[in-house]
Amino acid sequence: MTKRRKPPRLSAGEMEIMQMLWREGPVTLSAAHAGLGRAIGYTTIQTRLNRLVEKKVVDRTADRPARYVAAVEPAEVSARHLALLVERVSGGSVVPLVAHLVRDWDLTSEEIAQLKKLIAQAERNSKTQRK
Amino acid sequence: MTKRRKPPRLSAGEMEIMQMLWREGPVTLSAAHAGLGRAIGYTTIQTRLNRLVEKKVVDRTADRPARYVAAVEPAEVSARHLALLVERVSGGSVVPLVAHLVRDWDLTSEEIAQLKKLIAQAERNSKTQRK
DNA sequence: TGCAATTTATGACATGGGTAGTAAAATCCG
DNA sequence: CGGATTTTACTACCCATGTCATAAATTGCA
Repeated sequence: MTKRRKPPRLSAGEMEIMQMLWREGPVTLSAAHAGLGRAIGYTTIQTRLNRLVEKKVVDRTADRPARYVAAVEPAEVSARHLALLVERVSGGSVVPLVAHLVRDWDLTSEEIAQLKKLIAQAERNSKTQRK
Repeated sequence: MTKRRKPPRLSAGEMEIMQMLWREGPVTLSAAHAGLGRAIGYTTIQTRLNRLVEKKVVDRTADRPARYVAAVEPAEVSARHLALLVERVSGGSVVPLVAHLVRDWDLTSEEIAQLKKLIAQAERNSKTQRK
């Protein structure tokens, strides 16, 4: 398992790009521009992608129309953002955050069922392989 | 119920200030400086507080050593951040986010119990006052 | 081959936020 | 009262990010 240094915090705009990359896979600049799906300058995308490359969260292939490809997993970035948020919103504690989530979002009964399953799962895990 | 326009997105550094204000209550500038609990310039705090005031998320009293006080609730700001995050991390869906949370954090059994309670609560609510 | 289209490299400018210095104004106190 | 201290206003600078234009390099194709 190659150890990967944690990706830096990404801004909202950077996430916009990353999400496009995760969705579209390796894309050329023009594909990226099109894939963004909104009015934005071609060179704007270029600049943003290049900056992401500098940050090592995106790779650029060497072949001719160069292709940009995400170099970090969505999960890694999410985890990072989550950690930040948990810290910020509830001082490091998960429960209040989830409380917010279940309170403020109208969850469907399927979602609630899924959540129950998640919790049950976590419960089982904590029992078996107690940390 | 006074309608309050939603607070703007606050940066990490701004949250640092807000959390201090929520924790300490109305504070003078010097109290704020002390309350931050880390080495930082006095006028830096001043500038940051003033910018927060401009953004209407902090109020400043008119009396002589002016007191700064949070003008928005933690919950409002959290909700905003959460909405952003839910959007970014899981495309608007809550469940994957909670999945991350319970998977990546080592929850204590009390926490798990609390989560169960939360979910049960949400379940009851969805049953009674169905949206 | 040679021109047009595409791709890439640079440069530029604005805004927001973090940091802080300087100086003016107000207040405190001997 | 008048100097010392505190508070406040104002200014400045830097970096990250979002935006894009211009121009150079490369490629495709007639």
